[in-house]
Amino acid sequence: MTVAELSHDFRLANGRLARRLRQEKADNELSGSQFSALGTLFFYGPFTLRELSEHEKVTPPSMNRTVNALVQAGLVNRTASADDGRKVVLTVTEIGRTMMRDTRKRRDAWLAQRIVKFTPEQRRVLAEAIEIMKELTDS
Amino acid sequence: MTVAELSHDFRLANGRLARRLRQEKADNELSGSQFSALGTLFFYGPFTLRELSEHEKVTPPSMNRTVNALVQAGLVNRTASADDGRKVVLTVTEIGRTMMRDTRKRRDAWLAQRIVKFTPEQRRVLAEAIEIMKELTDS
DNA sequence: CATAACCACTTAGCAACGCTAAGTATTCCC
DNA sequence: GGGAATACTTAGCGTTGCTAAGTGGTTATG
Repeated sequence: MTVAELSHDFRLANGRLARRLRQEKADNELSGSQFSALGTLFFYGPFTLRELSEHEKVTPPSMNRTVNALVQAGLVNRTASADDGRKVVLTVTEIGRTMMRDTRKRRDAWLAQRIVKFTPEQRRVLAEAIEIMKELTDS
Repeated sequence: MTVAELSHDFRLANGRLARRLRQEKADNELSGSQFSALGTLFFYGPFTLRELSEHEKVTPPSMNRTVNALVQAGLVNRTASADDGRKVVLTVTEIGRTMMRDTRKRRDAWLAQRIVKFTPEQRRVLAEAIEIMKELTDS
């Protein structure tokens, strides 16, 4: 398989999988972007808006809108930065933490159900692929 | 790494990579969905609307709108099925074929530039990951 | 220290794309 | 022939990308 074919197939496979995963979202659940942002803040936060937008690979205005939804839902706090009045610091609220913990299992269940049936070798491949994907994302 | 962590990380990596790839799209190029649909028809077509929508993991109305854009751009032909008047058959036009061939290299260039620098082992992982992703997508 | 340049966030408005619900045309089946 | 099922289309909504432009805080400079 050539690099060109690999690139092409990988890009399309990634896109289709994203659409497939979207199909599994329950109606009352957070959207993919919202859940991703909340997860980033939960595991690696707190962040300023710009920092979060760079993590999530969207522009600050796009990030701002997603954050607005999370703040309105009471899952995230937006507080002014102490040392720089221009910045805002985003932290996950207690409700947000609870929501994150409760939702994760259910939310990842569709994938987990399938991954648990994989061979150890397949799981190893997947784990390494995640690292490659992160590397690509941050390059 | 547990299955739960693997699932979670993989889902988020998939979403973020999709956003990262979107950032690389040039203004005059086909969108990700359009390019994916055109590619499916090019390599595996012709298909009816429903068949294509199942391939692309979207609903028929969503697919229809994307196909409309491709038809309007002259890249795809929508013709009535001979054996069943309800169905339409979607085929790639000659312009569409040329466009596909010309665009592919440029479009996949961003990924290919990076993949070409990978070790053979990393490329092997990627190729296997693609198979796993397809399996997940179709399950 | 006044002012310009810069930076961070926000607001406003556009386009792409998912979806569901409902409409039309065709085919299938009794 | 007539009702149910199927395939596509239309209409309309919500989310999520984007760019351009506005607001206010900080930094650098004469």
